[in-house]
Amino acid sequence: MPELPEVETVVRGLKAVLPGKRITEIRFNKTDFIDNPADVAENLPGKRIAAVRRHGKFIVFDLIDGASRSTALLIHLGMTGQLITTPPEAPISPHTHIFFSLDNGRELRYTDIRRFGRVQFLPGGVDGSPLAELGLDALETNEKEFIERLRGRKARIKALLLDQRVLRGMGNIYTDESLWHARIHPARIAASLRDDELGTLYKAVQKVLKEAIRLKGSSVSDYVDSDGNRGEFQLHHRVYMRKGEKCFRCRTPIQRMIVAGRSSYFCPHCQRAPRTRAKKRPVERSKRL
DNA sequence: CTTACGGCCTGGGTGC
DNA sequence: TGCACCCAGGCCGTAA
Repeated sequence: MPELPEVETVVRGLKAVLPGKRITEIRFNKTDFIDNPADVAENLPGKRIAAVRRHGKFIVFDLIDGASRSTALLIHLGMTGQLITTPPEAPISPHTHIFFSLDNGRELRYTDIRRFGRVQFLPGGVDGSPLAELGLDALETNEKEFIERLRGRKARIKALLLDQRVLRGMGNIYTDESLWHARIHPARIAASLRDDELGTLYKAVQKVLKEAIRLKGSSVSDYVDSDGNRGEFQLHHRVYMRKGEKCFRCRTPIQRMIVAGRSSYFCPHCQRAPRTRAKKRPVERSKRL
């Protein structure tokens, strides 16, 4: 599942080979995950890739044409999206849906089993695009901004970390891993966290994301980088998908519960549950008094 | 405005 | 062998 570290790894791989190359031809298989396929088909051929960069979990291709007009192509990998550069004669993996021919004789392919990914051509560049709605980059923000963004919020901390309008880049894996490192229960209300706890969380997020990038991401389902290689951070997960296994700190079995509509893994000993509001007293109970 | 939640998209894995 | 069902992340509509 591509989150910030996986997208960063893919982008680093693409940065090494794509800038300066021209897209000579584009071919599709299925197109239902593309915002406006005709737009993409019409506008991409002939464009030169000026830059490739990551914006949260989005990949941005900055494009220029002969008249130096700036446009962009936005790709979100969803859950199972892959962007791989390959020789055109290489065997085609199942579920490959976009083929970008490049002027150096190579091919860039988009493969996506579930097609939860999204592709969009931005004729006016990134202004006013979905990118404008996103919050602070989880990796580029500082501790002060991070704390201010979360302080006083009434939502559960996990929901806020996952909300791309608050913080961009975090997904289910890195949220759970960061909360475990910071010893914060996923269902805690953000407003109940002291500034020092938010500071600890900030440091945990940075540590987890940086280590995951160093190991080229987590290959839990079918994630691979732009050269088709798997990451290794899944071997370092402390809680994610470890229900029933022992906590690395205290040996307590890891639990799983749904928080913010997502499977959430945590250590019930290291990450204390928030005080639950007292249950409404049943009517029968008052009769007994 | 903020928050919570359910449903939808798709197809691989699982369990019977 | 087949098949029903669960689940993943983002997004959207609805309700409080």
